Amino acid sequence: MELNELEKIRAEKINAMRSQGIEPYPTRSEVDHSIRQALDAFAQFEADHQDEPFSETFILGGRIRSIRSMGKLAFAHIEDGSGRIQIMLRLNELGEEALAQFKDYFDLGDFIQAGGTLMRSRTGEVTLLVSSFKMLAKAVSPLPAAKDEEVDGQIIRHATLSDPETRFRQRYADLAINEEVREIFRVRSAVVRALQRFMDSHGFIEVETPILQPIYGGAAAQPFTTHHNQLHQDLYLRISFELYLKRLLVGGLDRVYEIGRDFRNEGVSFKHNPEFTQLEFYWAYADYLKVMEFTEQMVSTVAREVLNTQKVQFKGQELDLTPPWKRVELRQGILDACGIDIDQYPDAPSLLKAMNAKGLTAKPDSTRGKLIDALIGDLLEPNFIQPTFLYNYPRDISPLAKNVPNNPAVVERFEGFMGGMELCNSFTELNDPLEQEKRFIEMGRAYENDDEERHPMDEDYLQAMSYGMPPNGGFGMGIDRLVMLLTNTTSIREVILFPHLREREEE
RNA sequence: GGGCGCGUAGCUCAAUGGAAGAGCAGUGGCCUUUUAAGCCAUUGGUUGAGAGUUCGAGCCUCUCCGCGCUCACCA
Repeated sequence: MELNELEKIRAEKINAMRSQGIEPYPTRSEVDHSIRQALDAFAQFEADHQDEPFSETFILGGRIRSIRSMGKLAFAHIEDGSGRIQIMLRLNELGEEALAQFKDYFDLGDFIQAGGTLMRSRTGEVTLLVSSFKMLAKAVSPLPAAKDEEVDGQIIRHATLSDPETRFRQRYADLAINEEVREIFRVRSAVVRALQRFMDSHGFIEVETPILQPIYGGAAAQPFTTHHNQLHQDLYLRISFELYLKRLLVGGLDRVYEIGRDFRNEGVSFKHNPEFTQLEFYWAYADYLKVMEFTEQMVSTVAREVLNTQKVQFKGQELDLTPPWKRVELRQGILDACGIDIDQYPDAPSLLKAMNAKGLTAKPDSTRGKLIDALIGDLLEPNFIQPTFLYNYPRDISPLAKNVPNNPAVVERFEGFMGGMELCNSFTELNDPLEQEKRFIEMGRAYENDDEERHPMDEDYLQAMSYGMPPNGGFGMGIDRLVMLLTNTTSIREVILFPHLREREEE
């Protein structure tokens, strides 16, 4: 470990401490209360016994976040996972040697244990009057923290650590410094718990299906590939859970869900990370209309339980998650947005011509479904700010979904949008094995010359369906995006603890 | 992958092609109720890496690395 100048100074302090018989990394601590507990106890005492001194003693532990040191007195703030408190070290209580030790050896970022009683300082802040303290863990590297600056009488507040590269590469430092970042991940954890509670309370069981898969499927995405050495077998990291979860319906598990990681070998953006967390569920005897209602209940319930409100701020706008959400039929939505009635253009060339006439462009050789998908992405998605369900999708981009009755070109599928982002995707699942096989073959033919879009046929999935699959509604939702919406963050990297970054080149 | 922008002290940022700076952090002093503590002094730089143009490059040119935005991609 190469030490810079600041680190060398701290390393020397470690040596100095050891030479005085002080262990900078002791094995045990005697911390007996969290900071929150101490603050609560003091507040309770004050409410009951006004103006009496509080004699109970507390031993608190935490990271030193600020130091204000005077000649015979020093203040500091320490912070643990529960909160922050000011401590006061005074010559009267500690004696010269101990106070000098604090001043000589303790820096910002060190973990300290401090014991004493609680009081209010002259300015009224609840303060631990320290009678004893010890180092719990010396920080060698200073946290990359900055303070604010005063220029021409104007206070300029710098973010403590704002460089995104440093924040994400050294997330531990980002978390240690920025309380609001810790809060995002508390919310994230609470969101996952609330989703599980919601699913459990509706009779679903949580299951785990393979991440390493011999055949990938259930979505249109490029997979990561890997290899099992002993078995001489190529494997893929899953791009969705769908095909395995529906096998479970065949097996008699009527309501299943999984929360876990998907891996897609594709572009990275503010809303795409190569690995991301998804909730998928499959619900026997339900269809996409039931799932639609279930979805708005689920998301609004989660928001209420986690944030105590169903109205969230996102990118300067208020999103109202209260059911029912707006419903837009896909054909009508596109007609309203650009005047094109997709039903009048049954094939790709005619639709493309109509789009070109409106000044809309698309990749050449797109299928009809791809063109419609492009229309959704360009014209509809950015404008779906309030929660909106878009429903009834073209069949050729939805090979696993069931037709709308008496309409072979359209399937029972919806996507949920809000804040201008796609949040979830759902359909009445196709459960006719012969039809499913036809669709796979169609897909294979449509993308015969397109390696990126061609997907392998999953014979075992067809075998499962052949035993009989109950009619069901399926659902998938990006948890990362949901957390973005609930925490008002604009990049998926903000809600993933260790987002993917390019590997740093060694010199 | 394409386009645009950025990379200077531990952190946040300055610096017409002409002597690399500030605030905070650090270090040494003074200071027993501070909280963005204060006052005095002071250390700290391969300006992302490499090459080129120039009498002279943080600044101009090229290559590379990384980050951001954006486009493409993403049933």
